[in-house]
Amino acid sequence: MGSTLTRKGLATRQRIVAGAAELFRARGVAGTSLDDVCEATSTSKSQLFHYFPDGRTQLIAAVAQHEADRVLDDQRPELDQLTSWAAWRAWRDRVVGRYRDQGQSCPLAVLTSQLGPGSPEHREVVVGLLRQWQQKIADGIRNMQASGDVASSVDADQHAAALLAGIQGGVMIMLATGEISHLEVALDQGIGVLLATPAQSGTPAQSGVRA
Amino acid sequence: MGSTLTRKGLATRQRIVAGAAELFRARGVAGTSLDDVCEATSTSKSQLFHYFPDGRTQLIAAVAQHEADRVLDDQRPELDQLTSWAAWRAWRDRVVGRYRDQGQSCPLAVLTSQLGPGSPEHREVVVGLLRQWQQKIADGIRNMQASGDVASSVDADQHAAALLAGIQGGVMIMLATGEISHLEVALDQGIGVLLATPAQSGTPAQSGVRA
DNA sequence: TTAGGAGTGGACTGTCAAGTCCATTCTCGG
DNA sequence: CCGAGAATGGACTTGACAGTCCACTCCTAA
Repeated sequence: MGSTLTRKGLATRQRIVAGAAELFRARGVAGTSLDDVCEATSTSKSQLFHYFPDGRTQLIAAVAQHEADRVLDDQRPELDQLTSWAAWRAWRDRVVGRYRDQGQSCPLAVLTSQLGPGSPEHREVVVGLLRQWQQKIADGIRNMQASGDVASSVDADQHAAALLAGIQGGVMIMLATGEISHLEVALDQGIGVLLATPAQSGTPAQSGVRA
Repeated sequence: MGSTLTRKGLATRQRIVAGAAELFRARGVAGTSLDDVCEATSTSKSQLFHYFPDGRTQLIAAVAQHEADRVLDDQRPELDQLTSWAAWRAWRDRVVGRYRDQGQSCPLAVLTSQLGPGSPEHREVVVGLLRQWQQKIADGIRNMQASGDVASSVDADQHAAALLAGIQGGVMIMLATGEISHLEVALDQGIGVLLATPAQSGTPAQSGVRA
């Protein structure tokens, strides 16, 4: 029963998810039919329902998970090593660069959107992603506190939350307007706030950030 | 020409838009059919197409405009009078309060979302709203600069952009998670950055933007 | 080699929603 | 009060799309 998936079968399943993800990004979830997915991935309806017995809903969930994974992966390794101002800058640049390249399509946004009320599963995926993301940022702030580059009085979680909100808003605005400047400014300011923090009393940050 | 609309007709049109807006907020655009709108507003298909000859698309556009107007209206009068720190706080509280009351439904988000790629008209509405919103905030910052409460070296537009991004992101996260804390933190930090600005004299650790 | 199950193709069906049409009723200026 | 045009009702057409079904092929393990 169940997980009897041949290597070939797994490849097909993968192909379907990847293809569907691309279509969702390009034309939106609502604007993509299962037939579209079949055509784009060179599969047939029966295959689709073979791998996703619950149909559309299940496919969307799978794509959501797939896309959510990608979001953090695309920020690595920088996101995991926010241990110096240079690293923060590198991360900032990576985030901006990634969204610039991606243009009008944020995998996350595409999914959060179309999943209005209802669909608790999908929401969970998004919530999990946001939580992890914020956690990574907070960890980065704590790194800086440990090394004395940021005052220990700073609330890492709150700053991480604000920074994450700025990123999300920046992306959202980019999707609507095509301008990436909001994202840049939000990141710069979110990091800048940390930078401006009087580091301890000991070393007034001679940080190697290109200021 | 054009306005061959009886008083009664106008009322009906209004009723349709308001009812559709409510449904969109509650169940999403994609999850709402024209029949749903008809039923909810006690109208018939022919009426719907009488007032919106271009059908669904045009209705959505009308609702988008309707909702966009609401967004700024709901922040008034505070948004128009950001002339003291107390005023900024009042505005902040109003924004937070409004979204808290509204729960899981942001008119703007609902529309930005479901209108993936395509639909240039809808996008324009959103872009216009964002532009106005940011403008209002920037004006507020300039007020504070004029009164010497914020350093004149601060770039009002950039700070307004960052603050707006924070708000948008905070709202987006609230929609996904149900938590309003991100919105609060984003607002607090965005305003806090201004507050921290030493009035007058050039500032040592300028927040944000390195160049 | 040979079953049995995984993988695949593609036609078919039922449903639902967008948009059309025409007959009927109401509004309002003259 | 009267007629032109607005407002309304609701059945009808059309098309698209999710999901089903069955015949068929291919892999693989015993």
